[in-house]
Amino acid sequence: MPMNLKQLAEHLGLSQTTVSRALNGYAEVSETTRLRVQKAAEAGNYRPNQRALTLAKGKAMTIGHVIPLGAQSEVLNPIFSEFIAAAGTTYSAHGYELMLSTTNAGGEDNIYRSLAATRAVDGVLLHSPLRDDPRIAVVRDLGLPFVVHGRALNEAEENYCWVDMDSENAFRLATQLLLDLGHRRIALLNGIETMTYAWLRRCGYLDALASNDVQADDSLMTSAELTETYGYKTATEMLKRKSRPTAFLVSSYIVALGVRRAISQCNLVIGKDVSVVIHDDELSYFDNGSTVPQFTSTRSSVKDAGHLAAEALIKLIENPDQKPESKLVPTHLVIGSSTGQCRD
Amino acid sequence: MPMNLKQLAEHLGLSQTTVSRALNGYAEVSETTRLRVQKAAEAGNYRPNQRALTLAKGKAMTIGHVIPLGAQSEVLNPIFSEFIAAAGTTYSAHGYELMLSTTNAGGEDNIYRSLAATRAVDGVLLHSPLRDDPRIAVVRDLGLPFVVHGRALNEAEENYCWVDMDSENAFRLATQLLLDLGHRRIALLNGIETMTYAWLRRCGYLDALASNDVQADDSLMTSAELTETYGYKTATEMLKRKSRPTAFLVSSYIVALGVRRAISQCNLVIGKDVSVVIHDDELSYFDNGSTVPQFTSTRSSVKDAGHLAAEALIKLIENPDQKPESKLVPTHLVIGSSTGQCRD
DNA sequence: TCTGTTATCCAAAGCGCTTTGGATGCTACA
DNA sequence: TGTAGCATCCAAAGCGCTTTGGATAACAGA
Repeated sequence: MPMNLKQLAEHLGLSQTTVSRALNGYAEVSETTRLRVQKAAEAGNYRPNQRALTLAKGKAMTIGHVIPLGAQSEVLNPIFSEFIAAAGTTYSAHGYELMLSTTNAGGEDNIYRSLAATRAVDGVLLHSPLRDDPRIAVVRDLGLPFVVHGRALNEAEENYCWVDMDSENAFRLATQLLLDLGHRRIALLNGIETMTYAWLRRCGYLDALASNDVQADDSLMTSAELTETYGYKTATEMLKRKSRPTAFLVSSYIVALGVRRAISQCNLVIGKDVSVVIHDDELSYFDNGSTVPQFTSTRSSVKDAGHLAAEALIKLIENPDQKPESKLVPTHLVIGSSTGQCRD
Repeated sequence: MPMNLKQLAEHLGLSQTTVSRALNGYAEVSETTRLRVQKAAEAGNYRPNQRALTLAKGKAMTIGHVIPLGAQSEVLNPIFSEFIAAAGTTYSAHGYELMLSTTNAGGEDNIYRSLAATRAVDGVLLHSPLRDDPRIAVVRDLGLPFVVHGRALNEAEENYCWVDMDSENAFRLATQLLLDLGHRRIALLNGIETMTYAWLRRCGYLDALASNDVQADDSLMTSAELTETYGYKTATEMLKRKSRPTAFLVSSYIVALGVRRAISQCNLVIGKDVSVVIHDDELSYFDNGSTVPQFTSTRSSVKDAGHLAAEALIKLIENPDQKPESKLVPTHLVIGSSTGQCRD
């Protein structure tokens, strides 16, 4: 039962107009009145009703995130929470709220349609784009401002706003590093390659191999959901081969933990007998170490991406006809203790 | 530019009242009219404006989740995303939206106050309660319906609504299992013990030791943020001792990965030389294996908790004077390959 | 023929805010 | 004295919906 504008106005013996203007910093109010109003508002703990305010202003002051469950993958992307936390912080700094929707496989279109029709949000942020992603066309047709975290390859990059890390170059550099250390049989443990980021990583990997005249070996490239078990099983199998890989390029920290388990179970030493390079999203609960990283890695902060994407979306919302300000976040290679000269 | 009720009504040559009633299933409308209205609504892709609707109804149809960042801990709790995804699914099944707010250390009170004053939400869900948690008193005083995921020990359990797993019994059983296997030096790698769940786990552990006349050893009990590094460092140090622990009771899967690294680095075999029991939140991206679990564990599904908590909160919102329907979710012990008879 | 029901529909108020388009009183200037 | 200009304030409309309290017509019963 917080008080409303009408009550506050009556209490002050003023009109709603004047009270509203006083609180919103308009000039048509004398400074003495403004002060009196502000005092009373504070004392009465008055805050404008969100829904009335947004109705009157015609803006929801809310941004939507839709997470598909059990769709492409049963696994809830572990970077969601970190990304969303960062984006959310930026939203509230600008007065926006964050609305989270979940949906089943394929239900995304309906959610976006519903968000647009009910005017529940001013814009949306798209997660985990596929190489061939239908969502972008959907939200564009709905006239809903949007930013993509990542890229889709079925749309021209300049035609929509995205924030992505440079996956391709990251894995090109990582592969080059391993090649420079003398490695030739380099395994790639990738994410699911219908997703753009995984596809681009593979491209970077293949590109580096090609530039160095190293033949790519299909039996060294796998792709699956990023779990510890995936890393363990895959690495175990590969290490049993006659000509086993001397290095692993791994798409996430958690998968690398499985790879490391496999390596030590084979009585091999990581960083000596076998090298490992990972991609490190710098998730707060996956601590790769800061001074001496466990794993040599290509680093890119998901948190930073979250902030950037949120900023971009807000700009787009508040300035609809501006050009999309996409951002390719650079990734940098950080040398840890998991890589070394090839001993083969 | 979706159409609104007025336009739809004009288009149909009906009043807004009739159209509204037709769409909302009231009896005062002839079936023929209702059908005509529904057809037109569908064709025109009409959906009531969320903000106008909630303003008129006096209900936000929204539930708030507040996640504190960099407060007690820098680490974003990895179970958030899974819990929120589950809760969100339940919300939308009941027509509610999920609003996510982030805040800095200590800013939570203000967020709750603001949510209540602006009538932005109909209720809130509290995460990660501390043993001595001030938030419950805050939201109760605000008159905001709420459910806690977990419990606080400074409030009588029957005085508020919570959904929690039985941490104490889980760790009591796990400890008993290890004791039954002959282990006496059982290390506890716990979470931060200002949080209730961690505290209760410790209680269960101590209780089992006491019941079996085993002296608790302070040097075997640690508590920290749940990272792989924490597990590795702690276990490494403990395994170097003259009388090293023969078993580890570990609060999370990710920490256990670090423990396992330490064990294998000492050339010990997990499940033979050293036993490990973990708590398994059944997070989708931490795959402990279903047929043959890697780790013996106390299991409790965070997803289930999310659904239950959401159901409870909605009931509370829609039926304000009902008694809180708290739920203690049982945890069960699942034997994996990480435990065995003590060999000392 | 008149009244009471029932089935349909509608005008208008209300939700709590912003914003448009004045109204009022005072000072200043000719 | 008359009027232009300025500083303050307010009544009322509007945002898009629900809901209250009738209105109207058709029909049946007396």
